[in-house]
Amino acid sequence: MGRSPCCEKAHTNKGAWTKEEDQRLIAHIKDHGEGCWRSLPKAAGLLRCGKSCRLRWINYLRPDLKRGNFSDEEDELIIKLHEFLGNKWSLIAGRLPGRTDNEIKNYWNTHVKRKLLARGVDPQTHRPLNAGTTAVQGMHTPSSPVVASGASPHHLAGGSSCSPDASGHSSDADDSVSLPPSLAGNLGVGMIDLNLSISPPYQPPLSRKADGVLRTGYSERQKICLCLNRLGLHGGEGCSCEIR
DNA sequence: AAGAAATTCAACCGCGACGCA
DNA sequence: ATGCGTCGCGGTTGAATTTCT
Repeated sequence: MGRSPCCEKAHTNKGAWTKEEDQRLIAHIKDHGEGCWRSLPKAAGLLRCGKSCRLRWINYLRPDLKRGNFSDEEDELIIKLHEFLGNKWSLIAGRLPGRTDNEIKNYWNTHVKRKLLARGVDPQTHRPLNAGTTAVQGMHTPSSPVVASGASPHHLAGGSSCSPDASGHSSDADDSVSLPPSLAGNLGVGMIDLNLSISPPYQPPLSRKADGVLRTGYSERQKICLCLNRLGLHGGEGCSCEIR
């Protein structure tokens, strides 16, 4: 049994994308917006699986991608965020405008890990390598992730200000993000700005719903607020969100 | 100059989460 | 409540490129 394949593999190209395929994909998304990746290849005249199209667009073709080397500031931010979030690359990417989760993941594995090891820091636990079992006071370890109370990691994902997360997945009304005071202190909230919004110009994806109308991928139920400059409760101090 | 080894990074795969009927 | 279809994420792979011997 098992799940059905995401696409008709027998008739799809694999491997590196050609310039022509890129152009077709760009042109199609320009005209129709993102959304319904499954049907996109056919509509765009591409012999690719929808997943492959999505990945190519997100990781390579999106117009707001920065590309190029990571700055020292970005390095340190990645390390800090990884200390807090663990291998939640999409969440980390949400804090680095113009960077993709795949890019950050690769960068982590090829550069940052090595950098931390050279500093004598375990890249997984962020503890000193020779510290043995001595706990570093208050230091969080990704192996036992501390998630903001009432929020799954998905809910921390970016989205335009006051918008639900960019994954297009829904969140329940009580999914506001808050941190226990002790955790907030230990994380150095204040040292790093944990505003989890994605900066413009990236727009939420458009998708055609069953009724044929083109909408963003967000449902009406998505009322999570990410407009805070600091983490806090939806509707609370600092929340300028109009959705109630 | 040539081959081997190491590194980089685009792309693939499998699974879990979510939306909808 | 349930099942199906789709999306997005994280881990992994492997071809291309760079560095070393």
